Amino acid sequence: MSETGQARGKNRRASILQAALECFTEHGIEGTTIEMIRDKSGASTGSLYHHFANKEDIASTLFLDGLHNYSERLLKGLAACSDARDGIEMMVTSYIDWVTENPDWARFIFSARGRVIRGDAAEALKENNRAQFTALRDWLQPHIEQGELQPLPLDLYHALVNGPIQDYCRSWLAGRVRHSPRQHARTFANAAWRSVAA
Amino acid sequence: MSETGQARGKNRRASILQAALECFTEHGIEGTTIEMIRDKSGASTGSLYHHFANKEDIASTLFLDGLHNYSERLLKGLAACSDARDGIEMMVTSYIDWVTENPDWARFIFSARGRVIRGDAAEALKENNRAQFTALRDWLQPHIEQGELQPLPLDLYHALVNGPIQDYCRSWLAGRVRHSPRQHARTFANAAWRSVAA
DNA sequence: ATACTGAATAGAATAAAATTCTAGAACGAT
DNA sequence: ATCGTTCTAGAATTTTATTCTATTCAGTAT
Repeated sequence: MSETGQARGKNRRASILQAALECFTEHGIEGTTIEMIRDKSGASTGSLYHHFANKEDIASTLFLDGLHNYSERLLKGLAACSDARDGIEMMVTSYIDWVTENPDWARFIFSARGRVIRGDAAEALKENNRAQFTALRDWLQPHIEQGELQPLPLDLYHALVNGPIQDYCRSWLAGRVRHSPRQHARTFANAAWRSVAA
Repeated sequence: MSETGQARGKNRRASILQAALECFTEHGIEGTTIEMIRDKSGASTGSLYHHFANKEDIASTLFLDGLHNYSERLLKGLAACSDARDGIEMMVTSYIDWVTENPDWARFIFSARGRVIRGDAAEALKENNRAQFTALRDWLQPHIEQGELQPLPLDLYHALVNGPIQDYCRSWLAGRVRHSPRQHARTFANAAWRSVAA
């Protein structure tokens, strides 16, 4: 997993992010020192601080990149669903897909949100939330008006649809449950639908 | 909110925990320094390190105390419910009650889990999880056999019942949604029941 | 090819924070 | 009153994050 030490420029930056994620996965954010990232990435202290303002900057970059990566998949998938039930179930399955394909990244995102909320990237995070909220609303609205979905406050939709699978994935990533969320995809998709269907 | 500075012994210990929670709430765990806790609690460095091994120890004490406090309420409430639907709904409402009565504590617990999992208190946390899992299983089993609840793997019950309200509370504590979870108690209780009812 | 420019790197120096250590003060039991 | 223990104080040390200065590198115009 370690690095060659001969990266430069863009590569260097990417290798720092990669090394940081590995360190965070292994030791947690708290437990990761700049020195560890420095050594694993093969960068020098100076190079590291040239590419990133500080440790928090590394963490929030990783966090926001992950969020965007997931958002993109979700919104793309959603746009392809005109049927209400398909859309709701797709929210669940695209979540499962992303998490199982990027377990370390997902674990990191779960643990870093609190930090990012306070840090300098807070505004960027809010912006991402706003965008996702808007897209979600635009998709849901017609189905609610059509009477296919319950007329609930929009804030509740995320909780009802994603809450369960999110909780399960969290447990899975922490090693508290054995089975991959994939194995329960149908169960969660059905439950989500039952929770919000009119 | 600050302290007198004349606490001693047990009181000192309690005032350190109290001060730490206030600091964590205001600045996050990361952003809180030992000095801040020292000053707000009125303790000296030595006194602080006499009562706790280190910052992590303070955090995990606060974390486990909170968990026990909540567990106690949940298990007591559950024991009082013989009806399946009452029990499931009680899981949701006792969660809402605890979070709305202890918002700072709850916010802290959300943000600290990742840390505690790695730290020295990891075993104590697992033990708490085991105990809660067992109690939950003992309560659910008869109702499942009775055919009142779906025969799902037990791991899914927590996700399906508590996932949504947990997600909503997280958002509420982070200031992302306006309405108190209390206002949606019925909605969440109903959704929980629909998700697991046979 | 040569010299110039800004990005990138290196590692030492500094600052900030956490933790340890040593000496005493307060307390309770005898 | 004295002894042992718990608790407190604050200075000293260690660890970690960050800044600073000098140097190298890659591309580009001459």
